[in-house]
Amino acid sequence: MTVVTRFAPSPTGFLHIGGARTALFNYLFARRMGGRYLLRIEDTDRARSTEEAVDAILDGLNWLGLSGDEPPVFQHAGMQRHAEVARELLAKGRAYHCYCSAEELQEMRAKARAEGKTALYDGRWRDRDPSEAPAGVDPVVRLKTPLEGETVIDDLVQGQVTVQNDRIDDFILLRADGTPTYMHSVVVDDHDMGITHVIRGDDHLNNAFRQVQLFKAMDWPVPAFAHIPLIHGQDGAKLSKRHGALGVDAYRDMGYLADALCNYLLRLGWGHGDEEVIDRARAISLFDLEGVGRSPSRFDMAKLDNLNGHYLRETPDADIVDLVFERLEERSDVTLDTQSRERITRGLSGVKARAKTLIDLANGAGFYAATRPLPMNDKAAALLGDDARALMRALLLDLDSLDDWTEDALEALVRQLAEAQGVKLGAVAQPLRAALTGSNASPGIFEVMAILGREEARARIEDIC
RNA sequence: GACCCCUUCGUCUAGUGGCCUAGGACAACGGCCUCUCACGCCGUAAACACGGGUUCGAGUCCCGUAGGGGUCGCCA
Repeated sequence: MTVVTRFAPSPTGFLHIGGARTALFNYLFARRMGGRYLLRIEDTDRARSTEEAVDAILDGLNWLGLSGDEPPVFQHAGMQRHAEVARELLAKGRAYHCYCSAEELQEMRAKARAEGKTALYDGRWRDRDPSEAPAGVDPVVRLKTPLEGETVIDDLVQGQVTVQNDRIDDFILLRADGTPTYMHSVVVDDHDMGITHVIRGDDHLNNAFRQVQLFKAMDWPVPAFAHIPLIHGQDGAKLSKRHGALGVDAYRDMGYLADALCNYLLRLGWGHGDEEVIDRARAISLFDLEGVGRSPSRFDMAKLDNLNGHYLRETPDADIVDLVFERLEERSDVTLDTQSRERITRGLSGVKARAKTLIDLANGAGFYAATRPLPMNDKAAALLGDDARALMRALLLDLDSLDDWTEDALEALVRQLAEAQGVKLGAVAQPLRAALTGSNASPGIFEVMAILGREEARARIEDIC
């Protein structure tokens, strides 16, 4: 049997971090099993679904490298089919019309809650003769679920979970306007799409019991379920928009790499021994549902930062330099021309070690393209006292007699100057750093000098003298 | 409230009855390296929620308690 998984987001907002992880797990499991990974947009609620949200979700998935193996299925396109299945159920006597009003339902709910029951609908139209139907009321279609016994799910993550059938009420398949509900569409589509493994957030665990009833009513094979725990915010509360349940595009904007984010998400709730850095290929070869934990985990930015820094350093400069240019283009204090782009390209590896995100990278490399005279940060300005400026003037003189403008030669020259002046290397290097970068922290100053070139380096030093 | 799920260092986790005086990673702290900041390296501190069982032996199995989470729509 070929494994078929699906990621089925509802297009009512962006692709959030939890959804991204669900998609990842579906993708990884399908790949690992040599199966297919599909996408389905759950837009049965036309009023709440937007095209922008669909684009944002598809965009996010694409960025993460989690596009489906086939074009996405739009659930609303199957409405006729869904209604047809409901009619079939009606014909077989497995479903029935219910004419309850909103008020009646309201009362039932209040009553059930007062009695401490979970099943809300009391089944009052279950065996009632259709002739009793009130005139002018469009009925909904409800599934006849078993009144006794229990439903068992052997969840691949949660283990065996059992629920008494009297806790499951006769849920709605078709709304009064004839459109299918999510609960109904999911089952029909999962069946029609040949889904073998339903991997989703455990907020759907309770739904699974109802859905199983529907599969059974249609005599369809029930897919395997794997309900993965939700991701929580730093404070342990459910991840909400206030706590970092941002769209994945927000993480892209914050300068995270898709590979790093996927690696982080993978390790959130899944582990393989002591391995921390796991790339896509390795993840595919290792991923299994047994390794997924059953407890919710908290989203930890610090660890994401660390991992992103790691991926930044591992990624070839050529693959990220354009991303750095992109971010620098938005800045008014830098001049991005052929020359400065080349400097940044050469200096990138030196800046990388100091960055966690692409933002850090752009900020750290910005000085290579800075427009003179350089703005100084406070600490840099403090480095440029009278003594320091005198040293810089002396350095300027020595520099003019240097033929070989290379990192090694420059270092030798500066060391010599420091010795001749009876000061420590830092006494020269720090003011020099301030002059050349406008900052008190930067890549090695001789590397910076070499990359800047004689003319630009000289000019920057003169600017502060 | 009812039902379902969960509970190992601050965080992510390893651990599937003896290999656990509980391992790794991030974060924290200290040190080394050093022209700064990083990177890297070395080291320190830090956890089996609690209480009962079962067993020769329990982080690992069972029960209870506490805490946390999820669900309870003609939303998905």
